[in-house]
This record gives sequence, C-alpha cells and structure tokens, in this order.
Amino acid sequence: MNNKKKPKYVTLNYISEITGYSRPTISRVINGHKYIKKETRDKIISVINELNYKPEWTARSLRTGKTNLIAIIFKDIANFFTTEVIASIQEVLSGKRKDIILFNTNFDKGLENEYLEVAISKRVDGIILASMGMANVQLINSIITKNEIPIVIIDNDIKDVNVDKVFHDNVVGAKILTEHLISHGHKRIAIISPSLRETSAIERIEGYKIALKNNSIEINEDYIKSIKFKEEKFFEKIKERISELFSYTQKPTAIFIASTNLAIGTLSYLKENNYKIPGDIALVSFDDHEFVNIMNPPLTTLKSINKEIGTVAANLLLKKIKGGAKKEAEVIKIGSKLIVRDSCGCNSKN
Amino acid sequence: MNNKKKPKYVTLNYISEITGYSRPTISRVINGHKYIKKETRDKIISVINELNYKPEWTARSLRTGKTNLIAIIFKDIANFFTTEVIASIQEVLSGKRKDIILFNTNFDKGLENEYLEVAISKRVDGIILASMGMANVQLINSIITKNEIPIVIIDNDIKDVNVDKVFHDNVVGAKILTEHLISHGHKRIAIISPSLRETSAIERIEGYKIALKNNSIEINEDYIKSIKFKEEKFFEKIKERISELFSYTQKPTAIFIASTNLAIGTLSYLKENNYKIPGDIALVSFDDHEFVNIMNPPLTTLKSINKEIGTVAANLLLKKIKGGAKKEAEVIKIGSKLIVRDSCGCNSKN
DNA sequence: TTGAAAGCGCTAACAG
DNA sequence: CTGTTAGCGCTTTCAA
Repeated sequence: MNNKKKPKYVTLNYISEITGYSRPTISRVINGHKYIKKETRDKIISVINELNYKPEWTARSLRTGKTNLIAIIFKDIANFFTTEVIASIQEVLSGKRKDIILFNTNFDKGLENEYLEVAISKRVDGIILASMGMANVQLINSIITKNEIPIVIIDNDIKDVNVDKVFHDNVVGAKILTEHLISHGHKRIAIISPSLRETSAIERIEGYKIALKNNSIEINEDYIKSIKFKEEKFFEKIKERISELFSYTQKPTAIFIASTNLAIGTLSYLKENNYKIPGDIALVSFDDHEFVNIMNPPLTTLKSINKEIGTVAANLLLKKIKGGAKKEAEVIKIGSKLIVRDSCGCNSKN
Repeated sequence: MNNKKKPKYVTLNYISEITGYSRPTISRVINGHKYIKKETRDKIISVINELNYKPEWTARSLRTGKTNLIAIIFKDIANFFTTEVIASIQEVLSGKRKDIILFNTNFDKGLENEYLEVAISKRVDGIILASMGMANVQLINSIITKNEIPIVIIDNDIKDVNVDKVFHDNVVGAKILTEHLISHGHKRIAIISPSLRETSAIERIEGYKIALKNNSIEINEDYIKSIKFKEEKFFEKIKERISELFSYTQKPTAIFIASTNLAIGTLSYLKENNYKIPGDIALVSFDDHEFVNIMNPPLTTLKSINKEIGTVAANLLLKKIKGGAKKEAEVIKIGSKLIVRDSCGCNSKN
C-alpha cells in the first residue's frame, strides 16, 4: 500500500526536483525575469502547466512584504450606497491585481478599531474606510506614519487625522435640495436624518440650515428628526418620527429626507396614512438610485455619485500605495446636481 | 544622525530581545497556551501591549497552513440579492474570526475560473461561489479533492460537481407565482427572465411552464423574454422586450417578472406608457425587498430569503471546513411563500 | 544565465 | 514551564 499521501499543493521545491533546475530559476521564470534561456523557460513552463502549480501567496507575501490586499472596512455593507461604492472600488482594484478583504463593522465603533488592527496584522497594502466617524485617531495616525499603510476615508469624516478623504459634498447638496423646496414656496420644512453623530448627516443638516437662513426662514429644532441606522425596528422608528412631525399644530409642508433608506420608510408611512405627495407634503431625498424613478411618486433627488466616490477613492489609494503613504493628504469633495422628479411639486397636480 | 530606520512592524523576535524570553514562549502567550508561569505571561503581555505588537498573519498562515480566509466569488456584487447574501455570510463568518476575500466576476466566465485559481493560490479555507453556472468542472473537482478546499455553490447550479449547494427553490417559487396569476383568471401570461443560461432562470421558467401545463394553458414561446444582466443598456433592453410583448395581436394580460432588477425596468416602462397595473397588465415578481412595498403599485412577490441563503451557506461551509471537505455533499433548497400585494390584482380597483 | 545560501516571522516537536 | 532546533514556500542577494 502506498502511504505517501499526495501533497495538497505543488511547491517550487517539487518543480525543482522534477525539472532539475534550482528554485530561484523557477521563481524567475514565474516572475517573468529576463536572462533566462528560452529552452529553460519553456521546459519549466510546461511542467508548471502540467502540474498546475500555483505559487503560495502567503509565502510570497512574507518574503516580499507586499500582500496586494486592500482592506475595505465599512459601517454597513448592505445598503444602496455601499453596494455601488464597493462594486466600483472592486472594479478599479481588480484591474491592478489587488484583492479585497471585506469587513463590516455594522455600526459598531469597537469593531471598527478591531478591524483596523486585523488589517495591520494582515499587512494589507492599503485601507478604504467608511467609518462611523469615531475610529481611534491615534490608531489611524499610527497606521499611516508607523506602519506606512495608506488609508482613504470616505462617507464620514474623522477629524484630526491627516489622511486622504473622498466625500459627497453634503453641505452643498443639502442646500440645493432645501432651496428647491423653498422655491416651491415651502417655509415649514422638516428634515429626517440618520444618526446625528455621523459627519455626513451633520453636514446635510448644516446645508439645510444654511438654505433656510439664506431665505430668512426660522429654524425649528422640532423639525429636525433623526434615526440611527443600527436601531432595531428601524422602519417603525422612522414612522414614529414622521407621525411626530404631523402631530404639531404647525405641521411641516415639506420634508427633506437625508438618505435613501429613510426615504423608503418615509414613503411607506405616508402611503399607509393616505397623504398625498406632494400635495399634502412635498419630498426631496438626498441619494439617487435607479429605483427612485418608479417610486410613487418618483423622488426628486441629487444625482447619484456613489460609483464616482468609489472610483476616486480607489485610485487615490493606489496612488498613495505607489508613491508612499506619507505624502500630503488630499481631501476631495464630489459635487452633484439636482434631478427633478415629481415628489417636490414639479410636474404634478396632486 | 540616526540612520537606523525604525521598523514598520514589531516582530516576535523583537519582543524576545526586549523581554529576554524565547520566541516560542512569547508565541505561546499570544496563542493562549496553558502551562505558562503567570509572571512570565504578565510580563510578556505588558510588553506586547506597550509596543502594540500584532502578529504577522502571513507568516502564521505559512507556518500553520490555515489562512482563516474565505473567498466569496460572485457573478455580481452590486444587486439587491447579492448584497443581502454577502452581509449575512459576513455576519456568520466574522463570528468565527474568518475573514472574507471578495471577488466579482461581473458575469465573466473566464474571470470565474481565474478567481478560483487565485483562491487556491491564497490557500483560502473555503469558497462560496455564486457562479454563472459555467465554471470549469475539472477545476472545481480538483479544488475539492486535491486541494481539499470546501466549496459551497449558491444561486446557480453547476452540474456534475459533487459540492455543497444552497439554492432558492426556484421551480416551486415560480410555480406559486404563476398559479397566483392564473387564479386571477389570467391565461395569457408572459415571463421576463434573466439570461437563459443560468440555472436559476431556467428553473424559474420551468416552474412557470409547469403551472401553465397543470392548468391546461398552452405555452407560447413568444411570451418568454430574456435579458442578460451584463448586457449594455440593460434597462433599455428590458423596455424593448416588453414593447415586443405589447406588439402581439394576442397581448399578454399578465407578466411574471423573474427578478427584481427586471421589475424595476418593467415598471418603469409601464409607467412611461401609462399602462394601468394590474388593470391593463398584472404583475408578480420573484425576489422580495423592503422597497417593493412602496413601488407603485406594491409588487406581489415571494418572501425574501436572501439572508437565509447566506446564513445557511456560510454555516455549511464552516461545517465542511471543520469536518473535511470530502464528506458527502449536501444540496439544500430553501422554500419561500407568496406575499400578496397589489400588482397581481388582489386589493385593487385599477 | 544559473545556483548556493540566507532569511521573511511564525509555530510545532522535542528535550529538559 | 521554557528553550533549542527546524522549517513552512518563497525571493533576494551574491557569486560563479
């Protein structure tokens, strides 16, 4: 009986034994070095193909100190925004033969720091971080300066950290949307926003307030409602907040919805309660998506730039990986424009 | 000037020099072995914390032969189905300290095989594959038997491959939906489906045909329309197919839409052309999602089981990783039930 | 154009 | 309870 268990994987050493060439020579062939005799190369390649040799990436990484691995650490991987961003990052990176290791913090601040440490441990070449905005500043600084791993932050800002950043221009976007409602004659405009601790939400509220101020409309703090994404019974909570809005003697006549998930809940509540949109209440929403078109009514939003954010972030990261993490950090804000549909009162008879 | 460049990473060796203990002892502390003097452990741990030592995962993997890495290879990472599946897989795996390396084949058969080989090269502990159904059978068999890496296939079947599989019960689901349309009195029922080469699509069409046959309704091949997801101008193509449907002298009175992306395009076309739903044309759609509720009209669908598919697949993979990849393969079909809303004709006056 | 030697950072086996 | 030795599979000198 043959007890010599077949090895799970063919190694360089094995190829060396078979071909009679040394490991370095075979390594050179695999890595496409010059100065290999054509005959040698051909022989080795044919054996490699025959045995279906695949280099052990883990050993190679250990030796070279490069992993070709990019960590994507996101606060939520299952929503409309994130999905498109990840896909566009993936597209850029796969072209450069970088692989993605994906982490979902699920809105947990502790996990955010933990995954950053896992990323260090994995010796990733770079990190793209869509944070809750509360990651450990010291940790991030140390990753950049000591470990020299470049980081690009998207979505939510982390202050006091000299890192590349790519954001939606939230203030301007929110201002545009709010002003559009004002142009329809609305003065009692509410805003429904995700967690007030995220900078993207804070900035959207800021843009909303600026628009009101510029038009001499008083800010009513009761009109500012927020729901944390991670909250249980998320959709029910949205409905509670909106019913609060309608319980006031001075009811709002329009709502600025600061994200798509919120829009789904909001519309859902309004339909259940037979509110006419935009007749009873006008709406605008921040994020765009293919399906807002077929909502009832189609939502007036800002043009979607999710893919662009992913592409820009990935390219920025690649640039830093090539050029060294310590160079001056860039902050890129990507602007967007209004897409008018029906929910705001344009094109409508409701 | 001090030219001794500070190292990017603290190593075991360095900790060893500092503490005076040997590398194995430190390694044991890190890996929580018993039989370490409390004093030794405390000393070592304090130095580790102070220096913020993080084990090099690549070296550890090389030594142990385990990477704790799971490859997720999906044909499309940016749609409603996939997003939920990935999130639920992630949830299961992160609990077991497995990390995810994410690949998107983008409907490219060549890339599918390429990424499988990358996964081998990375020595992943397991693979979850949502394929186009055309992966290299030999390659997959060799991964299972030779490399002993467990694979779980979801979404589309790959024939002649003895691998664990988790699927939506497409035939039964499609049958239920079609029968529901029939129960409303429809006889001219069209189906709009993704690429006919994917088994999930084929099975849905099969279920549709079974329902028709069982009710003695003749199958009209003209009523079966398909659009490949990867097609350029995807939404325009959908609209073309639907307008074809309406160009027939025997126009269909109902459409079974076999996936959510298709539903968006279909609804969009019908609204543009002022068709009343379900009055002019009744609809049912396969996948469910939070937002089909607020579509106009809300879509009658099958209850969403995307999360369940991810959870079941991930647990199955974990089981095989633990118990050896060679055990008998399981095939799990997950059933679903009808969620009646308005698009089918229930609850409606249109 | 090729090979010998060394070592990346870690852990397993064995000895004590 | 701890240290010595060895080696995972690869690539990088350096020398020939």
